[in-house]
Amino acid sequence: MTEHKLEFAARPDQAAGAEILGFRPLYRQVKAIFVRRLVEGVWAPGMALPSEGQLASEIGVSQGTVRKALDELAAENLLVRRQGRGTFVAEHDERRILFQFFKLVPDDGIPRFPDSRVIGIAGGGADPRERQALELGETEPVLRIRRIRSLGTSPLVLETIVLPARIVPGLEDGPVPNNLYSLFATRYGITVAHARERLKAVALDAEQAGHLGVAPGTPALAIDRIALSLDGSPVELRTSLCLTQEAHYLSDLR
Amino acid sequence: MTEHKLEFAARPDQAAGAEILGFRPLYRQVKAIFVRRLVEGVWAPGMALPSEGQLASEIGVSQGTVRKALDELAAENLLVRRQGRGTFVAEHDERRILFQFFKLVPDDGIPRFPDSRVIGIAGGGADPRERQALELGETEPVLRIRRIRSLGTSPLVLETIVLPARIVPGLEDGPVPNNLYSLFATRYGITVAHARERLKAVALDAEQAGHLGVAPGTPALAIDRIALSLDGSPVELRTSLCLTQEAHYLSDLR
DNA sequence: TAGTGGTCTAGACCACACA
DNA sequence: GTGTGGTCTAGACCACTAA
Repeated sequence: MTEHKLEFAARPDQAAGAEILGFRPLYRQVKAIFVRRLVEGVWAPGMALPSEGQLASEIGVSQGTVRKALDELAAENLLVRRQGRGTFVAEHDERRILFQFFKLVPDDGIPRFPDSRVIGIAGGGADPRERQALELGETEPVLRIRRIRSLGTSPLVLETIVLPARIVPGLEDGPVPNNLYSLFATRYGITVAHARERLKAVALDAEQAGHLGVAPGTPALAIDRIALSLDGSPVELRTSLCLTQEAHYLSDLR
Repeated sequence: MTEHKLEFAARPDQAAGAEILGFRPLYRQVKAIFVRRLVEGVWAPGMALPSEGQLASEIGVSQGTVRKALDELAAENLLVRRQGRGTFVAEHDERRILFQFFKLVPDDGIPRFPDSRVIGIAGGGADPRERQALELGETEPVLRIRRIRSLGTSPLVLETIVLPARIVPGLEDGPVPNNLYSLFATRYGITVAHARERLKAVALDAEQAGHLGVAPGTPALAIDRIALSLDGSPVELRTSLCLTQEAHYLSDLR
């Protein structure tokens, strides 16, 4: 079991050692303990957590404090809570990926998970942009995957995925699954927690257009994604060129 | 003061009348009371709310229940809570708009609020797409505003805004402010609570390209936005054509 | 029926802002 | 100092799930 230490005792009136650090609520410290267990794989995807009461007495805080920590993790999609059943570590199943990470939907409005066909996979050196985005060392190699994704019959997305070779050893030796993030979790113990996407409109060059079966110069949506793991370190740089004649990128502003 | 009625008494063991309705937690009912006050303008933007204790005793629930309702509203950006000061109704000031509703940022990464220049404003009939998106009656008129927005010196966005004429009477008679949502709130009592955007990549036609000072056929990001008010009714249909040579659309996936 | 998360309450104390 | 929101606790009961 992961070792843990609280800056504060369970009861505020027994608090000590707060002079140097800024104030950090107890439930945040408890949350940090839980995050560490997720990072270290002590709690693996799909697993049921101990009940709130068990966690509370184990750590030595009240059930309400544990609850607040678990609620925040559930709000961040790292845990799933189900009344009457328990609290579970979130899985990168298709439904979750579709909802959380796949924003390109057909104009008919029904989200679907796209097929994919790998057209290239190779290791190599990183260019400066990749090195910066993935926080790589000076000569650290990367693995590049190129694939074409389609929602129906015709190609829709030309995808270039760049991964630090260090974190996905042996990936190039086997087939690349459609759902890459699920593989990260099961094979490499890496949880993709969130991602930042930058979108631009571009005109396809001849090579890109050829892969997608359209005329050169066709406008396409260029999506640069940086995916971050649980601990905030970059895991993937993915550039997608999307045809948007029959699909669109959906963004909810709240 | 808004009249309110709770389905359940304050204490669960005094509950009654739950047989027909599904279970609805007390704090959700309290939240609904608060939303009504926001919709009706009893609580206006910038106002300080009564303290948690005052609200609790007024409504007849515990402070914790009031807190949970207020927390949800704060999470939805409808209220702003500040420790030591109080709880306030959110305002559509530039900072909030910039953060919540303006996702186009310069490639240097520093968000700025764009200037805008109106190039056309006129009333008229709605086309079927507008009628459907804005949930308009058969012959209900709309107001169309067209403007050009720029972040630095050169034009960046060509914007077409369609509003139900009914909800913005007299808007065409005065100057159109840069920050439209702030005007909605102050002049018409309408709070834009969230929005849904659909993005596509398109090639600009000659007229569009002319306004933006680029060559026809230049790729641009087309953003269709539907803005929804507090009660979920559509308030605005906005189509933006954005040049993305020196800017990008930022989307955070969590 | 037992066990889980979800709701609600009551009370104490802490961090923060402001006069 | 006074008042506000924020944290933490303890205990009771409710809603849901599964055996």
